[in-house]
Amino acid sequence: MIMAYDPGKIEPSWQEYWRTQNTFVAEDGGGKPKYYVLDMFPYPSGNGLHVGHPEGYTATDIVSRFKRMNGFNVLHPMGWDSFGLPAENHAIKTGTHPRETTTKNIANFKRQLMMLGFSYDWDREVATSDPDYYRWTQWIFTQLYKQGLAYEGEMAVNWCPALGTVLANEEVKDGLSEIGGHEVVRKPMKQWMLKITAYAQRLLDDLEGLDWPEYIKDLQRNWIGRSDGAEVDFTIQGGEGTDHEKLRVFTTRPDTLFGATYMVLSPEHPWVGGLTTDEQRGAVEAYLAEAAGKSERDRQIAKEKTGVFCGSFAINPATGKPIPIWIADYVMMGYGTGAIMAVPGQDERDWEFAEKFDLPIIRTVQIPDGWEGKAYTDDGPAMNSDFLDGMGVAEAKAKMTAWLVDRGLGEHKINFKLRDWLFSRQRYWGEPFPMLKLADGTVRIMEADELPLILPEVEKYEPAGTGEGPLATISEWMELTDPVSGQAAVRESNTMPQWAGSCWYYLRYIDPRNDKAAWDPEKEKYWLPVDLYLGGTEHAVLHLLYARFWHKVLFDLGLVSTCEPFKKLRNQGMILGENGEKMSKSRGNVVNPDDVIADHGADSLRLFLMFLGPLERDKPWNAKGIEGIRRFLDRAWRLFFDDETDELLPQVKNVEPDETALKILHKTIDAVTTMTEELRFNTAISQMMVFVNEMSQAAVRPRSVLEQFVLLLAPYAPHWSEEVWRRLGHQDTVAFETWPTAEARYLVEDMITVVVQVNGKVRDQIEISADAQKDAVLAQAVGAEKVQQWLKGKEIVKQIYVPGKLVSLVVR
RNA sequence: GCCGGGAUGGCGGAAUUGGUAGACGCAAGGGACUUAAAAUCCCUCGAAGCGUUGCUUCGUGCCGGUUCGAUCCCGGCUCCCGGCACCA
Repeated sequence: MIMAYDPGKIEPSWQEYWRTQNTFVAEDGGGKPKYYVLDMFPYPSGNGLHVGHPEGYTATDIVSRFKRMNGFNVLHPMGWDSFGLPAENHAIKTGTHPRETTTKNIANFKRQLMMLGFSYDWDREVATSDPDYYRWTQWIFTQLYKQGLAYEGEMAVNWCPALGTVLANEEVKDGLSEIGGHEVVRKPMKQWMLKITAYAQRLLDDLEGLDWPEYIKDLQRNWIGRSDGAEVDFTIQGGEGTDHEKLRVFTTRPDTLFGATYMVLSPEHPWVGGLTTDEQRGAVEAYLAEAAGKSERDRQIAKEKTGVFCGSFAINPATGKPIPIWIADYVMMGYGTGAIMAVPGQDERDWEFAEKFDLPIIRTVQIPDGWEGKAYTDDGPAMNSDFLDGMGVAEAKAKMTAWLVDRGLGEHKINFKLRDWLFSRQRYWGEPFPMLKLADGTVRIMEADELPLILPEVEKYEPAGTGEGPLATISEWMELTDPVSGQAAVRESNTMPQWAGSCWYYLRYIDPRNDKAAWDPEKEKYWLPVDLYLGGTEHAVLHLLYARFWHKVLFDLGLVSTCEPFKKLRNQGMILGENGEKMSKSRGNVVNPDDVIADHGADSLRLFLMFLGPLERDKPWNAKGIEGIRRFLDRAWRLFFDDETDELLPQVKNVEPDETALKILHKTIDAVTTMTEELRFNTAISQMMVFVNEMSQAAVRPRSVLEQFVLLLAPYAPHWSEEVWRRLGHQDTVAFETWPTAEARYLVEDMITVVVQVNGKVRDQIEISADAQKDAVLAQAVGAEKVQQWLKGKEIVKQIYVPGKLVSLVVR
């Protein structure tokens, strides 16, 4: 009978061991330094895991195990982002309560994660849809409310008729809903908003100190979109005494004011009616009707600029000349003041509009020689601009801003693209808002001891259709008498978006069973910040910006001790299908981890996912490739054990290791240590393969050397390592063994191969002793037989020696 | 259009304070063992050429530059991926 490495047998038993021994339960405190390793928790979908999930989870698991072996107290939790649309859509279709679906899916996800041997502290598991959890989500909302950071506003929102809900700007892509790709229209509705804009500058500034990928920081910077400029007042001709005397615009180019030849109002601008003259009223109304009928998508794909003259004029404060006021939908109400001064000479959009409607164009920045474009937006000396002439853009901006401020015509102004966060959804499966709208028109926010406000049972999960969610249909829940004020009251029928629960789950993990507070401040001080946070790029702006915002609010309230939650962030790439395309059911290229584990075991899957390529890159799956990894584990096993007898091989001996064995061992320790620290798991595994290849050749395998290797492999293939460790006679888990140290003296070679180049081409190699001096090496290089052939009849004009690397001879 | 990132054998990928390009794995080919196959082990494996145990030339998307020497630095392109997109 063949007794070879059998993951199907050893893996479940070690998982059982870790579970019953509470191996990975984290202590809150103690003498060791702490290390908090966090995965972006999953939405437990009905499809279960696909191989993409374990990629990131394996990476963090390796780090967690590596840190434990390096003496850290590691917090490595897992939980569920369990509110959300798919379970609700399933409920609409089948009538199954989302709670039921979610519970079932969580069980399946957890089973699959368990099978991968991750070292999570499952005692800290949380689910955002659990009342014990969302109680505190609601509580944090009340804190935001009390800070004036939550408000109800009537505003144009992204209404998605197909989904029956409004969406945040972040959830709309190309005018379509990110989920499902449905049409989205702008519609004014009363909605709860969170004032994330109040934190725009800090969200921008604090990116600086974070160890995050630069491109993620850039995405956030662009999203926040700070721009420096000025607000300028334009006097309306004939506006004296009315409520629209001065029209205020925002511009980033105050230096071009002399070139402002017309103005544009957004169609939604409140002054449109007041500024429209009787002659123009018909045309304007027709235009407004047309603009209102456009969906977001229409508006974005429209190639030609449209607009209409409103009949009124404003005075350009720099030139004193009247300029016409137009209405056009290329100006957005949501940014700046919803009105602009148009400077066609220096703005491509304005140029296009001016050309189409035959409006004057004045260049106020000199164009460079040979300029063939239209609007010129780059730097250059000012012209046609009176006191600004000759100045560069930066100087002219400053000068003009000062000039405006002096005369009371405007002021310096910073604008952000970031908008307030639309925080309500017309959905059932989310956190109810902890508030009562009282008969006297006031709002009473619920206190901590009244929470959680439990999500009521409902008969139908469909949105009410009126723009209200399903909760609106349960009058016995909606309507009540407020026990505090005694007034009649109604609840809020909206629920919070899925992002709410994920905004603070990393905080709940540090104290998950606390029923007196969301977390204990002492524990928070101990565990935070998160030392390593790993997840997909898709959350670069949404989740990561929202969570940073909440964290800063909590910081200002003294509830957390750091101003940023996630010190170091890394993104894992996607695992693509074998055909190089994104994995999806419809493409039929989905790989199920259950199958892979059944064939080759979790350790092979873990190793292979890491071996595929750099963590952050997208990589295609390869069914043959995992067989190669399996072979590696088989061979590593056979370094120790006889497949026939299951006994330790006679080659494995308790002997003093020789120089060769020590060299390969320490080289491997050195490489695996640094590469694991740098999350370069693919190359760490390569080095372990090299070790196994070399040791397989060795007639004698010193036991001490092999044992060190088992430790190196332990974070990567934990079941394999536990089993081998135990069979080598150790009683304890390998999880807390001390990580091996590379000894420098085994990393240096006595004899070094040095390359000899002649005129930049490699011509020979010479062996030198490690301590050979420059002159000796050069002499040996010049004397080498093959080199001599290339030196024949030539004169050496330059000799370069890179110590230990190469000799370069330049000849003529 | 703007902002990122990327391009290396048949494939996934190694190698950067500028120093032997192709580690490691997959695939492929050959051999050993076997009645046979699987498994295992050994060998070959960027391209072309030649006087073929070896040597030469070319070769890291394209074109140039710096350098004794460039996958790496600089300038100019092409293509692919991601993000943003009338944000004044």
